[in-house]
Amino acid sequence: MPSSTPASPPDRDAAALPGRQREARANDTAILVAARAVFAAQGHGAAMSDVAREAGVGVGSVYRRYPTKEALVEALHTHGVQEAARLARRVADEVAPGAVVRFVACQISTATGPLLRPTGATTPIPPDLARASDELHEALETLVAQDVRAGVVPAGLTAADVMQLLLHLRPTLPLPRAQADALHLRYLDLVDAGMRAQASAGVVLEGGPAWDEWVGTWHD
Amino acid sequence: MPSSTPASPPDRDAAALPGRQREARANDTAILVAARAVFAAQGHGAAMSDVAREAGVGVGSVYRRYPTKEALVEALHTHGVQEAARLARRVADEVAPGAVVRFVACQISTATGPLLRPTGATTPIPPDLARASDELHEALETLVAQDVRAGVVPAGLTAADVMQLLLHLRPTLPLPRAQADALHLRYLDLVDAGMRAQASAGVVLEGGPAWDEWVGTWHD
DNA sequence: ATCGGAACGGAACATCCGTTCCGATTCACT
DNA sequence: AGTGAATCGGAACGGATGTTCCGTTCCGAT
Repeated sequence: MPSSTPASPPDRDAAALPGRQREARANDTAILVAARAVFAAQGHGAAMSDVAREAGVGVGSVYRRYPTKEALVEALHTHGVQEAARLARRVADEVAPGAVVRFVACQISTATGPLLRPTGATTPIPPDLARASDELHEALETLVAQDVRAGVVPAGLTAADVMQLLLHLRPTLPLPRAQADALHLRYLDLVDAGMRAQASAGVVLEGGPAWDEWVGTWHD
Repeated sequence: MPSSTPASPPDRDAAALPGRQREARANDTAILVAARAVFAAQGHGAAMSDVAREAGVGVGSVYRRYPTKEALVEALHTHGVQEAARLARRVADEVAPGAVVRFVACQISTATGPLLRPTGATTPIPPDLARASDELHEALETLVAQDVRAGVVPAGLTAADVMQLLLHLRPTLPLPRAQADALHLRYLDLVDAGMRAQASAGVVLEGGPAWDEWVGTWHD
């Protein structure tokens, strides 16, 4: 019995686990991957049975991991925010002008479908998500501060503005991926030009959205 | 009997119609208005019974006008495109620099909720919509041409780009209307600055989206 | 005043989907 | 091998929602 490790959340690497639990763990990630794909393709309205089929398991197995559909969506959401936070941190570490735009561009070409939470999800924000959100927030602040100093984005730009940008540049059209990406990059160029213009004109933005508005209020 | 006028689509003004049909017509617009309000508030997932209740009629009456929910949504969509076309035409007639941004700004503060078609609506595009779309297209081209001449938007900008802009500036957050509008205007400023910068830098955009991509491919 | 039919409202129906439940299956341990 | 517990898959349940159907209401013509 694994009473030696008191880690209540079973530790990361599932490589070596008592036989049966490995399968469970494998199923777990399979479900996550499948859910991401299905929800990306069909939106959050997709049926749980579709997710189960895509993952090659029964619906029962899905519900064993995630007590409800909303929980599954939320897990996906948290995961997405964590990834975004990692990316932001990495870009911030490069310390080069244009970090904001670079982050957004990367995020666009990376993020698979909607990592957002459906409206009306009034569930209290789970700790994991809150933590990931904080990390993302901090990393974005760094990013923005760097670019403000570099003079490529106007002062007063907030981390929430960047999220807004990201939301707007999310695939919203049933277009082939490549085409959608091209559109978004074209659009991002525009915004980049705008931010640089405002920055060099000495514009100071005001009344930007607050970060707190963003946590847990996304939808698709 | 009204056999004198062969107009198969009963003419516009419903003011004077044989008694009972007036009520029908009144109900018809009531349904449209109600549907717009309900769908705007709850998204296209709202129940038909809600629309009926909001309109103060029974579900049966809704289904008499619109054989299916999709038909109702489509009617709304067509209506929205028609309004957008009218607005675009009006702005174009003013012939003043900044027409594109002005159009988008107006459209943002005007358009109530989603006037877009749900994904996967594979129904053939109805003639009304096709016509409205053509009118919108033409008006936007005029708008863009004016602004390109005025040097406030870069050459190569297409009518479809403007639609893209519009789509991005659509309310996507469950924020109070005023707040959302403020955000969008802030964002529009950015894009405006970007377009002006690109224009005066002599940038010529390429590979813009084609208009045809846009007709009938919107969703919410 | 009476009649016919157009329009109405809402109960009833069918379907879809989230969720629950349970018998079958599989693995660890003896 | 045999046993038991954990896990699995999917049928069954319940609620919500799109759609149909029909008895009722109301207006205009006779």
